[in-house]
Amino acid sequence: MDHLPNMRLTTQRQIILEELAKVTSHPTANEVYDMVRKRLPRIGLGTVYRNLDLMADSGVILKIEVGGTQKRFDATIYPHYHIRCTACGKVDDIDIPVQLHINSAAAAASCYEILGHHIEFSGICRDCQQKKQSSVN
Amino acid sequence: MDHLPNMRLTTQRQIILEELAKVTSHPTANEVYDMVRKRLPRIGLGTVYRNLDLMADSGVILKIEVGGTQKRFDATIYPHYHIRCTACGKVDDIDIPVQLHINSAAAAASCYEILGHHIEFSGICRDCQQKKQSSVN
DNA sequence: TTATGTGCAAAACATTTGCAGGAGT
DNA sequence: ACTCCTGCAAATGTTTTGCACATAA
Repeated sequence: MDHLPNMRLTTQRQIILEELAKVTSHPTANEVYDMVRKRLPRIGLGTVYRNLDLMADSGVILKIEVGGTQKRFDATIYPHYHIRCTACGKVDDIDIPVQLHINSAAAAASCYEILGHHIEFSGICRDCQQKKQSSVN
Repeated sequence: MDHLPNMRLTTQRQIILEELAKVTSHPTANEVYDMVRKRLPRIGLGTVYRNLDLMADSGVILKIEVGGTQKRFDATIYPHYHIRCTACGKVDDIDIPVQLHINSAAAAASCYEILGHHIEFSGICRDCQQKKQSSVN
């Protein structure tokens, strides 16, 4: 999962990581691009993709593949789950104590060598609940 | 989740559903297209996409959004989880009795109105384990 | 008959890649 | 110097869409 060998410390890399660490949202590559571009106007989208993938491979950040069409990235790497608003597409962190037992349960129920799991909840976020509420009235 | 109003019973729809129900794999739209095309050579890929989406919206089939670049479809609609081989990309069903409690845990831990959840395990399938094994020897 | 659905091709997106020049070490 | 990295643009892969014709109801 991690091997940060000959990986140079470039300005682009630093700023991408800094900008990602600033937010608690789970931006898409394109959103990271927009954030970074304010400080590095000439950066290319390809560079953003390349570096996000590299950092995810090295375990420095998390690449989360949830519902929706785009991948999302997360500077928080301790184990946690996500919840996604089906109305606005927003992805939030969620801390719930499920964990652990379920990998061995999966190993018992399959012929797979289990590497990990990811839980994605879906629901309606508070903002969208309120919007629904007020549009009814 | 379901409203099958003026939804016509076309040959294309029937055959797409039949072919999807035949397999326990979780084919991508393109794989369904290939399967269906053997019986309906002139069907368009757009039709396959349109109908898979329609059927998923009506709750007749399941659209599963797991890791990887393509969406996958599943004619099995009772609640169950999936496991994905990180080596070959295959997605299998997996039946484990986690379920239920975790939605209320998520509701307690968030401001969301919880609609559901999906668990995706990742691992190495038996075939790929054996390939690894024999390439080492 | 008429609203819905289909085939086809083009468009829209998200992501990856080739390459010539640029920058860390 | 010598790689590795970047910006740019083009290519790729997946999904969606517009439109004229076809078809289930």
